[in-house]
Amino acid sequence: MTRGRRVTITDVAEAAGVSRQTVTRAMNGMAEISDATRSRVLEVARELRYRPSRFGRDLVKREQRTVGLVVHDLTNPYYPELASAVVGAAVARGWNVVLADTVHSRDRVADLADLVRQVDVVVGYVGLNREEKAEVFAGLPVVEIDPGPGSAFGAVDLDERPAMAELCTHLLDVGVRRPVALMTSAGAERGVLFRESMAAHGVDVRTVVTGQESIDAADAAVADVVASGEELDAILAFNDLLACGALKALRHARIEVPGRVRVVGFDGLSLGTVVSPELTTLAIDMSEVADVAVELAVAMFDGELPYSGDDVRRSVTHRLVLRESA
Amino acid sequence: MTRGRRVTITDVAEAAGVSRQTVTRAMNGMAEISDATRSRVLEVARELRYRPSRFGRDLVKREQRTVGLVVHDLTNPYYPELASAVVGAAVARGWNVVLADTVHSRDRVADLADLVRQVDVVVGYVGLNREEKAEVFAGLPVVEIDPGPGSAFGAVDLDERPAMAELCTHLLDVGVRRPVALMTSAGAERGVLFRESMAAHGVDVRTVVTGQESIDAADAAVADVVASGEELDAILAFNDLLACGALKALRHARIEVPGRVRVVGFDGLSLGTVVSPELTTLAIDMSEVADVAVELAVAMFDGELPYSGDDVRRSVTHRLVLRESA
DNA sequence: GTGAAAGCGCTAACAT
DNA sequence: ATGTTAGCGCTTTCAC
Repeated sequence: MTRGRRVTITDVAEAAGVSRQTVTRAMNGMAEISDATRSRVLEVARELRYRPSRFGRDLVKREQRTVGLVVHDLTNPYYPELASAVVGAAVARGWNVVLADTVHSRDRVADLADLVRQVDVVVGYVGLNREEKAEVFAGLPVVEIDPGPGSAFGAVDLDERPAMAELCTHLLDVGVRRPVALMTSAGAERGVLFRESMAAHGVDVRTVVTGQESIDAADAAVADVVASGEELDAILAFNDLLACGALKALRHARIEVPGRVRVVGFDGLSLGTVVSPELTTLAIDMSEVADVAVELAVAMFDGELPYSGDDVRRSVTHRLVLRESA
Repeated sequence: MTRGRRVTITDVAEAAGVSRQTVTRAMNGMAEISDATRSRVLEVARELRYRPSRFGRDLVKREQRTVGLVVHDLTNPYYPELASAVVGAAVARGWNVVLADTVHSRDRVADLADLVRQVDVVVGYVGLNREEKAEVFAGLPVVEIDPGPGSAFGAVDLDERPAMAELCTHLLDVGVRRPVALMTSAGAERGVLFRESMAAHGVDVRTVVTGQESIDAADAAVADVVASGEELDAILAFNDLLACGALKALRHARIEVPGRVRVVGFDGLSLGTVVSPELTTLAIDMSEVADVAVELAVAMFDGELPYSGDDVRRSVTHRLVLRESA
C-alpha cells in the first residue's frame, strides 16, 4: 500500500512483454492491435494499477485547454451563478475549468501566481491592484468581469444605465418620493447612479451604508432607519443579498412590501425568487456574461485578439425584472 | 496575431543567445544567474510572448495535484456551499480543484471520462450506475458523498438519524400531530426515516411528493395541500430548497409560520437565513464533509488507504439547528 | 499487428 | 554564472 515510484507505461510494457507503443494502443482503444494482446495488456495494466500520466499525454497531444475562474467567495450566491454559467460556456468549447476563490487565500498574489501556472486563460473577479495584476498575469490572456475603467486586460463591463433609467421611471410612476440607496459603501457606483438619476427628476435619495456585503448588515442598517422614524417608500439595494436583508428588516417591523415600501435588488440572482415577496431587481444575464467572457478569452488565447485594449472590451446590459417587491 | 507554433524555451534561449537552462533560471527566479542575463532573458521572453508550458514543467516536477469535483448543478444552492468547502479543503493541502457539473453534460460517461484524464482524484456526487462508475473510474481514487449503501469507492456518508430523533422530540413537544413530509419522491430516505420516527411515537406522517427538486414545485405542492383543506401543523421538507417553497405557499395562504404550521428543512444552507422566518433545519457541516472527503481522497492517492472498503468510509452527522420556522 | 526511434517542453544534475 | 546531458511519460511517425 505504500506509494512507490509511479507505475509508467514502460512497467506495463515490460510486464506484458510488449512494447510501450502497444500499451498505448491498448489503453487508448486504437486500431492496430489484436484483440488478444489488447486484453492481455489491459489485464496487466489493471493488475499494476497503471494510470497513464496526463502530463506525458498532454505534452505530446497538446489539446488540453483550461480556464482559471477566479471568484471571491462561492458562499456569496452571486459567484455560484457565475461559476455555473462559466462552466457551461467552457465545456461547450471543450475547455476545463479550474476554480479558485480568493476568500480562502492568505496570499492572493502567490495563490494566483500558482493558478496562472495551471491554466491557459483567466476569467473572473481578480481583485488585485494594478501592479500586482501586471506582475501575476504577465503574458496571459485575462478577462475581468466588471473591472471598472482602465483595465489592462480583456473585460466584460456591466452596463446598469438603461435598466436604472427604467427603474427610476417605474418608481416615480408608482409615487415613490423618499427612496433610500442601501449600499455597501458610500461611493458605490450603483448608488451614485441611482442618486443622479433620481435627482434628475427632482427626487432626493438618501444613502445608507452597510459596510459589509451581508444580509445581516443590511437587515441591521434598515432596522436602524426604520427605528429612526424617518420616512421612506423605496429601497434600492446594492445587490440582491442586501435587498433580502432589507426584506427581513421590513418584515420584522411589519412594514408591507411593496405596499408601504418598495424594495429593489441588483443582479437578478435566483435568490430573489426564493424570498417572499419575490424581488424586483436589476438583473444581469449570467450566461451572457460568461459566454462573452469565455469567448473573449478563447479568442485571445487563439491569437485572434490582442490581450488588452478596446478590442477586448465587451458590455452586457442589465435589465429591469419586475417581480413582487416593487 | 495569427497563432503559429507555440513559443518554447528553446526559442527564447536562441533569441537571447543563452542555453535553455539559463532561460529556466531566469523564468523561475533561480539563484545561479547574473542580474544582467536574467533581465535580458526576461526581456526577450516578454517580446516573444513566451509562456512556459505547464505540461513540460509538470512532467518533470511532478508535484501538481488536482481533485476533480463533480456536482450536479451549481444553480442548486447546495452544491456551491459544498464546492466552496472543497476548494477550501483542497487549497489547504496544496491541491487544485477542477470543477465539473453534470447538468451541462449531454453524455455523462464521456464527459466524466474526460475529467478523469485531467485529475488525480475525484470527489463529489458522481451519479452514474454501478457499471458506468466501474468503467469510468477504474484505478482512480474516488470519494463519493452520500452514495448510499454498497459504494465501490471511498465514501462520506451523511447520518441523519440523531438529528431526526431530536427533531421528532421537538416537534412532538410543541404539539405537532399532523405532520407532512414534503419529498421529491415517495421513496426518499429522509421521508421514510421521518415517517418511521414519528410512527414510533404514534403519529402519522402524510407524504407529499413534489416530483421536482425546486422551490416552485414545493410551493405548488403545498398550495395544493392547503387548498384541499386538509389539516397540517408541520412540514418536514426534503431539503432547504423545498422548505423555502413551502414557506412561500404558506405565506400566500396567510398561514402563520411557525404559529400554525412549523416548517423544517434539510441541509443547513445559508439560504435558510435569507428567508423569513429563518428556517429550522437538519444541518450538515459542509466544511467537515469537504475536509473528510478531500482527506480521504488524498490518503487514497498517497497509497495510505485502499480505494474501497470500510477503511475509506466515513460518516458525518447532521444536527438540528433551531431557528424561527419551527 | 508490432516495435524502434524520435521528440513534445521542461528542469535536475552535473559539468565547466 | 553558464552550458551540457539526461530524462520525466507519453504518442507519433515510420519501419517491419
